[in-house]
Amino acid sequence: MPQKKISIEDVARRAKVSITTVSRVINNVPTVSRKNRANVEEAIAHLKFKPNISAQRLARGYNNSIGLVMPGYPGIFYSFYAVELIRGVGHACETKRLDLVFHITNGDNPMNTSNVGGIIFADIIENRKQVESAIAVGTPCLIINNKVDDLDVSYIAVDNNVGGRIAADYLVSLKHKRIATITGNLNTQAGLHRFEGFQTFLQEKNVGLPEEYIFKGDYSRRCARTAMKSFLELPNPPTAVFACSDEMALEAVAVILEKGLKIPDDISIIGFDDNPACLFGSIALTTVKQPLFKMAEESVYLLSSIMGGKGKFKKRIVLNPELVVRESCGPCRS
Amino acid sequence: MPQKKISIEDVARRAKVSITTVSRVINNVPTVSRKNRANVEEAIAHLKFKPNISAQRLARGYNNSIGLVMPGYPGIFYSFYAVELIRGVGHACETKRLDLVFHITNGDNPMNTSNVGGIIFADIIENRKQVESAIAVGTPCLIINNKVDDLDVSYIAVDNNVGGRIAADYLVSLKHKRIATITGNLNTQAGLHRFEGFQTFLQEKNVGLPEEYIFKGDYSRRCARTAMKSFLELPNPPTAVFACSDEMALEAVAVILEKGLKIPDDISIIGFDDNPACLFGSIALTTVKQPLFKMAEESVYLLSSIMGGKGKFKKRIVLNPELVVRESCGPCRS
DNA sequence: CTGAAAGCGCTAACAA
DNA sequence: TTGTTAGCGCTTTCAG
Repeated sequence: MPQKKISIEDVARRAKVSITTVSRVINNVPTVSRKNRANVEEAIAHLKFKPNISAQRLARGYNNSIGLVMPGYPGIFYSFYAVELIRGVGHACETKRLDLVFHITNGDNPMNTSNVGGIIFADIIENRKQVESAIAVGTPCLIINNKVDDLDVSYIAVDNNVGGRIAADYLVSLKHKRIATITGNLNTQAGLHRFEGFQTFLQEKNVGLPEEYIFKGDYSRRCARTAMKSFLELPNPPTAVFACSDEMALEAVAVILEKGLKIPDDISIIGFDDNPACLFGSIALTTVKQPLFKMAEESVYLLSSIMGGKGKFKKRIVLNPELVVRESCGPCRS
Repeated sequence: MPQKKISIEDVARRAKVSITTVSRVINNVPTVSRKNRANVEEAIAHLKFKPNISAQRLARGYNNSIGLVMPGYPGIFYSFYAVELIRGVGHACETKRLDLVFHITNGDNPMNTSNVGGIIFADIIENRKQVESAIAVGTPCLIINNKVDDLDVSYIAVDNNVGGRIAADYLVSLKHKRIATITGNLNTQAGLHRFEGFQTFLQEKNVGLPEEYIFKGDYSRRCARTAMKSFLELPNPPTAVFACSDEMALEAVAVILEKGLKIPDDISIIGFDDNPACLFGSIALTTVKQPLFKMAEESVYLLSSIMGGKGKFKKRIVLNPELVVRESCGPCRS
């Protein structure tokens, strides 16, 4: 418990004013004489005084920190998704000068929801209870990337259904008839919606999606490899594949190239995310871009406005993904 | 400023005891009668009471939160390095039940060093000043991945010099004579040391390292591509390449394969990091493993002990990297 | 085993 | 423009 203890009082003494005046300059209250302000500032600098945030928070009665709770399942951190969220939230907190309290949890050891001014839940896989508890104690909160309509809570999400449709649409416009997909984790809202959108669009266009063209994946490279191999061994292999994440797409690309096939001549492939890692490698990947970073940033601004607002209001935002055409898809040749 | 206000007093009233007793049960002080404890616990549960951390911290005079300061240069988040640090620190904080306050900064907008119990600096690129200021106010701090011997501060780092030597040693043991390297950012301690270790070892073994075999990179895939292409265009191309990060190694692999060459038959390649992404793809990468996650975890334990310890003590730990042999290196054939 | 009371460092009326 | 004075919610002596 080191921590020196230069308090507002020490500053006041040195500047020969009351602590109130010191508090005023700390908080940029204009009604302080030029002279006093200068003295106080000198004292602060001289003593290297930093206000004690705990005391400030206690006295002010509110808290300018926000919690970011992320599901703790293994592998979460290797996903582009998680990294983008952290980046976005982190960046927005910097500009908003909010403290970011970072919390990884699998459901046990929940975050103490009353020690932050607000909470952002990055998806909710196993921690619905925490959300409920946050709502119960009245802490403003918001959910990223999961449309939770049965709880009285704000959220900001991407329309994954539309994302799936975009992929299907593009492939169909290229005249592909034999289209396969490697899905994401279907227990996930995002994974499920992407698949549903994809499937529905194909149905609408009367393009079949037989069982053997559907591989239920989990976003891992391993499953993508298995999936792509099995597709290639089919008597009638697909001419196009929609992988529900760029990472899986990349692995699929590797498998295809290993077999000596050409992309996009022999087979087209489209990913999902717009992971910058996919700009490099042999083939620049065509993909469906998710505004992850933006979504994360927005979540902070939104939460911050909720925290500042008087009444508790609720807001729900759904962002649209968009197609990014690069080199990995071409017209159907067979 | 919503936030309900169920305080210790409400609990005390309901449990018909004093706030002191409530405080005792919150803090697991044993001297509370069975009955009172039960009552208090009931009241806490019923009222959904959560202690106000700001008040606790203020009263206790110390702070069980630690700050993680990361440099904010662009691209930092796309590095395996940064992600591993966040993972490790995050995980350790979970188990230690410390609050993690996450702070990204380029040097402006420094973290208020006196609002956390301790600080971990992830590398120090542009924020030496912050470290000095933390030391000045007496906040315990520790630096990850940078041996800072001219400041009175603890650190935990990887011996990158040894890492470079390991790579060189392995390649030499495979009888390679024409060995090239794509360095990391040489303005970085890690990048510089890896290169130096590599170069020195080669010298010791009398293996030449001509200028054209040294490409000064920056950890980006782009530079790795440029580097590898230039190596391949040399009249006397190298038979082995040491890339100072797995990501660069991966890009180099891609370039080699695109040229129709074989790995490791035509050319061997060794990376640095042990990024799991490199287990997949066409060739499993041989690499030098850095204990990043472990280092990050350890940093928390170490800092935590410093925070708990009476006197300010200092500790410096250097971890060794190790060779991970997979498929991308083979004996020299020419 | 329990409670009264004195702060922790700061903010925010309220007076002056 | 300035200072006095209550608290904010909790911990912690110190008496009982």
